[in-house]
Amino acid sequence: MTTQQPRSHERQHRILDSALRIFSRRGYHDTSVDDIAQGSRTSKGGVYFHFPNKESIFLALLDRTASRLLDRIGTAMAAQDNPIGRADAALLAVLRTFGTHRALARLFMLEALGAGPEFHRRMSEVRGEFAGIIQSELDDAAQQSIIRPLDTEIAGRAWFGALNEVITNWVFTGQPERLEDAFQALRPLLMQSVGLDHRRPHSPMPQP
Amino acid sequence: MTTQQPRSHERQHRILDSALRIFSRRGYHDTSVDDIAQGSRTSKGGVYFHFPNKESIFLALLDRTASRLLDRIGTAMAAQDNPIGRADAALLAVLRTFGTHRALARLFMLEALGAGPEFHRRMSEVRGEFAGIIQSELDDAAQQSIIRPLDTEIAGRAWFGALNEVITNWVFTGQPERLEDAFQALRPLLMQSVGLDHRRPHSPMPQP
Amino acid sequence: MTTQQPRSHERQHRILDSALRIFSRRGYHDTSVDDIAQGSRTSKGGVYFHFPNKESIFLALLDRTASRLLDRIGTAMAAQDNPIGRADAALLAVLRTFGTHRALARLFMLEALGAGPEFHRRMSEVRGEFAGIIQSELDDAAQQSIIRPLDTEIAGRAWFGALNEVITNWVFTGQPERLEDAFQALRPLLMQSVGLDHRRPHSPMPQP
Amino acid sequence: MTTQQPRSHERQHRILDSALRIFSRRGYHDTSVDDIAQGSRTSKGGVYFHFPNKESIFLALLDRTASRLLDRIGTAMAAQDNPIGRADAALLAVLRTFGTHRALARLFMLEALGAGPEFHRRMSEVRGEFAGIIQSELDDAAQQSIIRPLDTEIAGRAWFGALNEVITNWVFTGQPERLEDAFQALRPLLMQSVGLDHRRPHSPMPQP
DNA sequence: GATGAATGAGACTTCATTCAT
DNA sequence: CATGAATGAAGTCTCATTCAT
Repeated sequence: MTTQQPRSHERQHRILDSALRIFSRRGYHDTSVDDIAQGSRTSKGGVYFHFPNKESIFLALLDRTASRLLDRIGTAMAAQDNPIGRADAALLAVLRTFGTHRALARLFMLEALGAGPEFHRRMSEVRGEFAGIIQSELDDAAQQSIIRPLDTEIAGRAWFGALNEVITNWVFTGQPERLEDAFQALRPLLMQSVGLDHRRPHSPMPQP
Repeated sequence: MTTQQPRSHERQHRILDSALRIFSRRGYHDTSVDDIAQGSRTSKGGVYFHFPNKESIFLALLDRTASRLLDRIGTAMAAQDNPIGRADAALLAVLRTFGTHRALARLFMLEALGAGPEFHRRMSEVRGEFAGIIQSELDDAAQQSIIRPLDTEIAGRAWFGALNEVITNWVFTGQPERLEDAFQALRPLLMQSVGLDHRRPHSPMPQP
Repeated sequence: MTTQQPRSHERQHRILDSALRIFSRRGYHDTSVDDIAQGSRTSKGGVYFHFPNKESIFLALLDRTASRLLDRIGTAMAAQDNPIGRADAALLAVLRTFGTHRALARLFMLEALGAGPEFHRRMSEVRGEFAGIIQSELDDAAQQSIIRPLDTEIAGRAWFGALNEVITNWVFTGQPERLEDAFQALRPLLMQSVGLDHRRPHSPMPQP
Repeated sequence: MTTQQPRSHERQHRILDSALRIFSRRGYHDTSVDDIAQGSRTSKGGVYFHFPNKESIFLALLDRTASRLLDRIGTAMAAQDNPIGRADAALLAVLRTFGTHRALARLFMLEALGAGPEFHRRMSEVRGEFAGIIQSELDDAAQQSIIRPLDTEIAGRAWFGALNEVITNWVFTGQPERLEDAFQALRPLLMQSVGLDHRRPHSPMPQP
């Protein structure tokens, strides 16, 4: 009894790991359930025992990744004591996570959009959630008069979009070598965009 | 012979129009060649007479759209006499074009990614091209001392990314009603991000 | 144009013929669409071009058979000038048709019931139709005072059921050698059941 | 050990009851072993401990039902002192049994045929057995000169067929409300079919 | 040139059966 | 004895592509 739970979970994890690997390499449609099964040392039926269909595997993967990412972001933000520092930390957390997990980045940035209309709603939510985190911190910053009032919704989306593009480009081209390096150039732009002088630390830089 | 060229072209256009309509509505994989044929009052065989395969239809669509977009951008930029004005005009041209052709936006922002890895390379190029336009203007602006020196490659990508996200969100949610309205909020952010005071016209900074 | 219609129809017929052969031999569920395709010198896709799914093939077969049978019954009945003669002729027509087409009999008597709940409704209709024909003639006979009044609905079903069982048994066992022979024994029973003296021809025996 | 026998039997019964319920509702092929297992508060493995395979469950059900039915028929017949009365009692017993167990009727009349060719042999036997019972009584009746000599095999089948059709129709349509009511109309037909006046009790005919 | 019937590889999914725990 | 995870064969159906007419 106690041994079967871990067993079952382990198999599920193996399937998801295999799915991540293959989905991110070949895309949603060019990946067959058979491929996933073989990649997780299971049979097709085994996969279908744990997941009702192919779509649910992809969604599970998306959810798993999103929640892990949100966890990391949360942790990174918790170590900061001001809104700008927190927004800053969030960006860096995303960059670092994807920077060390390119397959994850590929899944999120490319394949999740391409997986077809049924995934669009979900991805729209996810994107909104991330943009919302930044928006929320910018709202706080404005309220505390750290920055001037502005349309924080657009700002949140713009920040997220800028980050997104940098990551996507890295996924495509592999440039820059270390994704995190892009932060050095991107950070001042974002700070200035909301009227902050990036040379004077309004917030301590997050220590790596 | 001379009469058939236009005929043939007209047929091609009908096919591409039909393809755009259906691809953007249902995505690449959920669109069958039969659907496209029926939508263009032709037969499957007719489609295959004009295009060697399904993939090439999608690529032709992408190319046609990209070049039209670049044309508009070029025209809009030509009317400006300074780099920042040109970059500005480019952004607005993109927003306006997609704002009046949501299907096109959807195709570019979402479905082009979903069409599979073989399209990723092409999309990477397209994205780079757009980001490159902005980068180029920012380079000019820096050279003319309108803005302080900065990493214009990242800046170009960041601007493009911000724009991209705003458009994508509009495709997903339909917000804001008029896509162009987003520009009012986005523009100051982008300007400030490169150190420009968005309230004053963009002329060379007074040298200290 | 004129040649394609026959072509298409011919292929459809080949598919139905193949389907009849295999369905009646192996039953609905043990017959795969691939089997039918091979049996009609076509490909699986070819079958699916003409029929939307497996079920529709079976239904088409049922309909084709039912209407042919009804045609023969109609013709046989038309040659008679009194209700009992017509009922008589109907029974014989059924017996003769199935007697020379055992596969058809098998399909109707066994497989159509076994093909699953979705076919039950249809078969219920078909059975009702046949029983109804007899009922209708018995009604006429009663009205013309050829027979005494009785519950013709039950009588119709009883006649049909008796016939049905004789045929089904023949399908199972091959007894009697010539199915039509069973009519010699069955006929007096049915006639007497509605109060007719079978030895005095109330109606001319249908001539073969 | 001695306690497990009843246990084991109880489990078997639960499985068969569950199987009857689901088979009769959804048909043989649309019922999965998992369904049966869940319906009998067991696991799939539990079912396979008691039955070697799905087919055997169905056969066991058929056998159980057939023998119960034959028991009832036997009991009903034993209370009669003449062949016609016995045949009469047999018919009524069948009608009553199925009339109060529609699931059983459905299983026997419809699903048993749909279970595939392998069940046809068995069903052929069962049908023959029932028809044989009637035939046997008719033989006796003829021997005792209660009825005139006739082809009792066909007569047996005809009676069985008529009964069968009435039941099947009831299974399909639910008409008549009380299956037993059909007997009032059917009985005279069957009696007259073998030359009996259904209004007078069945005693040996006066010899001329 | 156009048509649409035909092909056939391959996708997803189901489920009877087995077997380690 | 019971459980339920795992297997894998088989089935239905789709669709890009070809080609005879």
